[in-house]
Amino acid sequence: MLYTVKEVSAISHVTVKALHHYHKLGLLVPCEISEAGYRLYGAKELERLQHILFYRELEFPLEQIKELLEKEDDRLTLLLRQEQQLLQRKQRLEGVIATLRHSVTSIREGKPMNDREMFKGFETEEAWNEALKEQNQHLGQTYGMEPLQVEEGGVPDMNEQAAEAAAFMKEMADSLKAGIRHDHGQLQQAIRTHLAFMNSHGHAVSAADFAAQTRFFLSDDFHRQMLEGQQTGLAYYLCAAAEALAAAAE
Amino acid sequence: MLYTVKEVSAISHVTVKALHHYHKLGLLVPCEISEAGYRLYGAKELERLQHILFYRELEFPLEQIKELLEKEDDRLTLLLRQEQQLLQRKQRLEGVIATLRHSVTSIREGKPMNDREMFKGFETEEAWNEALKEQNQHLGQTYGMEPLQVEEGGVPDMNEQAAEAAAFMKEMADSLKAGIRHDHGQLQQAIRTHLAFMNSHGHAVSAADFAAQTRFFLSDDFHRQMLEGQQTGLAYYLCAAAEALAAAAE
DNA sequence: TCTTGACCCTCCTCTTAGGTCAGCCCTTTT
DNA sequence: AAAAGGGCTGACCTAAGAGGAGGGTCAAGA
Repeated sequence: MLYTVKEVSAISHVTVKALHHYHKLGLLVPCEISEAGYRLYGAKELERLQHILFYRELEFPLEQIKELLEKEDDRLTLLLRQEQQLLQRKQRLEGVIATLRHSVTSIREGKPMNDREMFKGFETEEAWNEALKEQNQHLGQTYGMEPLQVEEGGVPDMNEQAAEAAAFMKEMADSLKAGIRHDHGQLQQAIRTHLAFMNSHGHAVSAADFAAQTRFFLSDDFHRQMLEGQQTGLAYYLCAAAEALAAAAE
Repeated sequence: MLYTVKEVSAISHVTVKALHHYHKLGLLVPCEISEAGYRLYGAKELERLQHILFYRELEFPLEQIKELLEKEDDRLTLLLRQEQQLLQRKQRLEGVIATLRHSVTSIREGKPMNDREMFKGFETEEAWNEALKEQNQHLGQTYGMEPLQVEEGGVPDMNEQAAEAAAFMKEMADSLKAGIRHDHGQLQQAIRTHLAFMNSHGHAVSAADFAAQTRFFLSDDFHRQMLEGQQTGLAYYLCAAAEALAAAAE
């Protein structure tokens, strides 16, 4: 008994288009093509389709399903890897849902949802490590003796600065982890951008000032530990980079 | 202070490409375009970008983010809806992960993973109910009213199906004797597994189809007596259970 | 002033897993 | 013989950008 696309579709609840698609990908090839060009599937193909659907349900990409069906050696490996990925996604989803709930209650209570709340949700996520969280609170002190005092611009401006500082630090940490030289142009540019931002927010910080500040961080336990807590070596990397910039700017 | 795309990218960790994209969508429009056509963003745009990123992290599609930022009336509605969607996705993910685990242990123990196991994972999912409904009504007529009859497919296949059907019926009979409610989750799951098995063997049976079939059994002497011969009340119990499933699936 | 390198622009194609026509061919039924 | 209901290919569409080609712009050093 051979089945046409429509029939296979009805049996398996896969659309005709999907069958075409699987054929084109070589994932499910009809056992026979009629004279008129019709796709005809047999029992073996139906069985294969069931397996495809099984893996599809596990959210495997079609290309990987092909591999899974072809060579069953890696099957276990792939399954385990997939499990890890799905677990990560689940973790992430849970974090996002928590944030969402928070936002909902905030709105319900009439709070307009300010930026600090907005970014609370990111703490659990990869983009904003826990390390960043504390830093966000202390970064104001990090930059100058009293930059947290908002002279003008108001609260939103302050939050913007905290966000920028956090983002900057993350970039530095990432560069460090990526093995980028402390005097690499890209990194130097990042610092310049950061300084420009600071300057645009009422904090006059020259390259030399910044270098002095980072040297201070090395000797100050609180600041150093904060930076090192985020990424081992970050305090030193930052200082080297700042000094390189100051030397170049000088 | 105005920022170029690169600078905004560095501050916000959004790629330049994404900024282009947001511009094209009208989601984030630069406050100024330089003479040379450069995009220039101000503080207000940076702030808006933060909000965009917030919602993006919540997995809102960009189009909806636009609405969210434009009119804050529906904000709560949209947040709640989004929460529901994410919760569903989480549920689904959990089911899939469980299935995955099951497959992994099956393979570890050397079992070749048979179809029944394969489809256990699908029981909880909506995919297995919704789409089937209408199409199968039609199919019941098209492919005969009695999918239990093996038209062809070979003897081993037939034996397997007969074995599965017998096992299923025994489980139903046992449940009946054990006093398990017809709408108990465990029982419903057993039926779903059975249907999944049927489907994997070329017999399209939706929950509604199955319910119709069991009703038919009640009126057909041959079938009813067969069931009642196995266990008194089984035909009725089966019908009640099937109808409960169909109602739930609907 | 010229060149170099880092930016910037637009436009094009590519990705997943198919969905949705449009236009034409095949099979079955009336 | 014609109508209905398949089937086929092929082109274009989706979300959220990534990657690259080809070309313009800006600042710095020689």
